[in-house]
Amino acid sequence: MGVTIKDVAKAANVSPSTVSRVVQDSPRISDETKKRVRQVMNELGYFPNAMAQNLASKNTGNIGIMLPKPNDEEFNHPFFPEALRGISAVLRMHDRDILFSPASNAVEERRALQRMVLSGKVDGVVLLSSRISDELITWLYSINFPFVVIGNPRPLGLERICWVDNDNVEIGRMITQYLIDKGYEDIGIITGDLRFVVNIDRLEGYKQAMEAVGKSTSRAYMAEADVCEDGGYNAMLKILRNGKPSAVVTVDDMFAIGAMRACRDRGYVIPNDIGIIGVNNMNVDQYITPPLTSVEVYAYMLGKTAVELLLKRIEIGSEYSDHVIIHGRLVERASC
Amino acid sequence: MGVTIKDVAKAANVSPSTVSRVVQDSPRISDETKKRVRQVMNELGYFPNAMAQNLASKNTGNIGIMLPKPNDEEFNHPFFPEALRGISAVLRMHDRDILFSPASNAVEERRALQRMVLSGKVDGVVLLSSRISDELITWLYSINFPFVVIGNPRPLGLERICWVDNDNVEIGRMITQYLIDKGYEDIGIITGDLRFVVNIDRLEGYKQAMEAVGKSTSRAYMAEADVCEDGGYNAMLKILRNGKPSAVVTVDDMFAIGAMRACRDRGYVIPNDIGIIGVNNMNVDQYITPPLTSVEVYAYMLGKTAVELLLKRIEIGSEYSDHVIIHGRLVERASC
DNA sequence: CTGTTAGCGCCTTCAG
DNA sequence: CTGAAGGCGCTAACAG
Repeated sequence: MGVTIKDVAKAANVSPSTVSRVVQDSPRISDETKKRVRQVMNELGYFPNAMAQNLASKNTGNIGIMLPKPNDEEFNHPFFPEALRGISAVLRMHDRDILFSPASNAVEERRALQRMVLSGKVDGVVLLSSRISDELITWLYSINFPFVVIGNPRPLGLERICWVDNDNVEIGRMITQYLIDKGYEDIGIITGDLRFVVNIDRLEGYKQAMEAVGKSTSRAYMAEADVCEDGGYNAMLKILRNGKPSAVVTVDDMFAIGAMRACRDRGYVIPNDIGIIGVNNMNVDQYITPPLTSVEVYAYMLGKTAVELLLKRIEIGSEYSDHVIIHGRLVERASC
Repeated sequence: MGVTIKDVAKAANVSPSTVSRVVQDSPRISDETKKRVRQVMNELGYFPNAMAQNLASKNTGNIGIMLPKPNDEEFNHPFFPEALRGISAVLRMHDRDILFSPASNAVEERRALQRMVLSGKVDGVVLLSSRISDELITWLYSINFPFVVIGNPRPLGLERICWVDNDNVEIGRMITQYLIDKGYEDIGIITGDLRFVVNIDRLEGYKQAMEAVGKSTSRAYMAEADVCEDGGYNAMLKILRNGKPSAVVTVDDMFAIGAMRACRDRGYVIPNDIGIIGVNNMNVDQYITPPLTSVEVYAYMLGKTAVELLLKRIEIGSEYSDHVIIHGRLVERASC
């Protein structure tokens, strides 16, 4: 069923090793024989067997990616396809494929990553999120396997790891400051799972901005939830049970959308009664009513930059490491 | 760096083949030695090398997937992540990984698929869209490689191919009929690239419904565009230049959203002046104003069912083929 | 139930 | 510039 290197060799009257060298475009083969061999390869419809190549040469041409909760609703967050686009754009230029292992919880996730790496299916890995003291990061680092994380690998050796992240503290500060500047007084916050660094950071930014102007950050106006519309809805209701903030910072547009619905259900008008601001600049933001003010985080760029670092790390080796910070940009609309 | 099957064999005082059999949990190995060998595997931290396994056994554990335009904005359509979730949910149960090859146009796409398949990186492929007389389908079919398509593989041997699809003619008919029943008179349509079967079918459904009640389907009220918000916007403007339909069928919610914006820009109120209906029941639909009436197509189910068929096809062989039709469900909201 | 013997298809020294 | 030989790590008959 498969035509092998031997068949080509025979048909071209050369040795298998010569064919192998032609495949790799080795400079030690004369252009003439290259041409001839290539000719034969086409005629026979030869395609090198990737598995054999990998077995012999020790690299797979695959980059593994770990999505958070690929089997969960959360996976539908537009951030991921957008980051994937960036990843895929650069991988395309390098003729590499993307491998990903379905998993539905932390345990499976760990097992999946382990299998990918230890069984030699990938040359490197990109992690699309980071938890605080992330187990996966720790492990990959400890075995010295090439990887890059989209997110901050804190508190692990920041200097020795490849990572790309938004300045999430800054983003948290920026959106809070924006509300303060607009004259909002009592500003609450809805944040995601605080085991994820991105949420920790944005919350921290919020606190910094509040403290800077001497505002208190009461727990009554603070809620934590899973990043989805319902999460935002329920979180907002919870806050409203404690009082009525004049504005609410949400660390994600999904939250914002849910929160807006909750406000509406309680009879509040946005932005008059309550101002809402989000992060991620989802496509939807412009179509909802009122259009949602948000922060562009450049997911495409994050993905693109991440693999660029990873590819370098793979090429250069473990002495290489670098990181890139991508700044968010506030997108003003009408929700606050 | 890697502990191999030989190391385990030596340490456990058995032959490599025994270890191999333990790995595969062969029934021909005594529970006792299995236990012992497993013990040793753990102690040594042994992990089978996937490439070597594949090379020897001829299967990779990978399923390839072909997304349309993974490097394009269109890739951000929520349909794909949702279908992917379904795919990944069942693959997870089978310990298989997903491989995907970045490509940004039809040529690269073909090359990518070819490489994937011919170089033996995958055991099967799922195509996430189908064009009329699809080149990829034709090719996969001709080499008898296991694959499944989400979409209708027309006009190729429907009976001998695995596929899963919505009844898109029915969906087209249903939404058009809905508008007719609501009393709309002049009904236009915005459709996507007519090389894709899904668009052909929905358009066909529209025509059928119109003809059934003796309505003409003037070309003036018909527009074709790329499936995205801007496409819908421009298509709507084009239609509006030819007159004012009382309602417009769009084959995708992205279109609908763009069309609504165009209407608003022209001073029309939805649904009073113009009714709009879409397909896909995107999450957004409920948050826009007015909420968009649409059709749930069950992307998750499409993905899930697709791989189920594919897995069977791989297991049973080329004599197996089957297809599943998944019916859409109208979701009434306020846009018409 | 377990071991032996050949490869799977390619890459990579080492010769020439 | 090209060929021969050995091996990557595992599986799969075939013996026993």
